[in-house]
Amino acid sequence: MKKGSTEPTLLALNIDRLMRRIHAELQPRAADFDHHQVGPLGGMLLLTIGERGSVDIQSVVAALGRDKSQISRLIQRFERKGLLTRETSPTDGRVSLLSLTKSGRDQVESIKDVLTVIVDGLFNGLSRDEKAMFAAILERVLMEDER
Amino acid sequence: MKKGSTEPTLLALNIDRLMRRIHAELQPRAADFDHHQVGPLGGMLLLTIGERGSVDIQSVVAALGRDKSQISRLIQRFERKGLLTRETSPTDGRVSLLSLTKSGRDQVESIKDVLTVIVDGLFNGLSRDEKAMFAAILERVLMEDER
DNA sequence: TATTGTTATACTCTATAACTATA
DNA sequence: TATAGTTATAGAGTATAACAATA
Repeated sequence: MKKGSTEPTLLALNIDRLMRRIHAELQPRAADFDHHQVGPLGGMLLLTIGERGSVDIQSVVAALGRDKSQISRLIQRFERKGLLTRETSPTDGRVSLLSLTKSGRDQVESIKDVLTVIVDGLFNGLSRDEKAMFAAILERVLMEDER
Repeated sequence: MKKGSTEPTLLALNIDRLMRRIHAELQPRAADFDHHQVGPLGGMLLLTIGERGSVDIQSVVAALGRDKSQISRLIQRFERKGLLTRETSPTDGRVSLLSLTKSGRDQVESIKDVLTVIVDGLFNGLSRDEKAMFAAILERVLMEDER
């Protein structure tokens, strides 16, 4: 396989470009699946909560890499929209635990369906092994950086 | 090597997370290198112009995957700041050709220095081959999608 | 004292559409 | 008629700091 340039600046630009490709394909289809006007970040927030069942806000904030104030406001908006509920943790009164409602889970499913088509399309030219390798390296970089 | 999950939704979330890690490390150091207050997108714009020498706006817009109106305004701001110049193409009066000034090139160098440290740090745990493979797959995905 | 989450604020980024000018 | 780039505008995303409540 031809080797790619590991020049760090180009690598950073290319990671951004890939993310933008995904957004650029999601955007025009928003009317079809974004029934609650959650937006791109909101979608990722719901996806992240859905992945984990019942989570505290701090974990979601860490997973998304955004500021807690930003996530806090999104959560309030989504609570008002009936996409999620929260309850105070029984063991720590400072902590709110989030769960998706039926409506929230439905929204997550619509997003996943569209995202699957888009991502599969983008990675179409890769073999199964190459996809697995790319995904594995990505996971390792993220995990190692967490420590 | 352990295989990564190729579940498309997780892949998309992870690509976003990686981009956010880079931004999160750049942000607090902005005062040290962002002397002209160009911001993250502005930095990528300058990097993209620097990569190519003399470019028309449309190429830059395509490379960054943003809307042309957004890039148009940034370019005007940077022209006023003396970071770049533009001249009308001799062969097509509609086209503006962009070039960095000395000040713009210096700004690009500062950004590259910081970005190199951050990206190298993130990919630290990978072997040279793994880095090259990751970069190559990324380039292929972006290229194949262009057609 | 430290941590969880909220509020306020200022700024940057994004999408859309309507526009001017050149081709 | 089509393309390159601009302007206007509304909305979404971001960082920071100061804050209240709980630990």
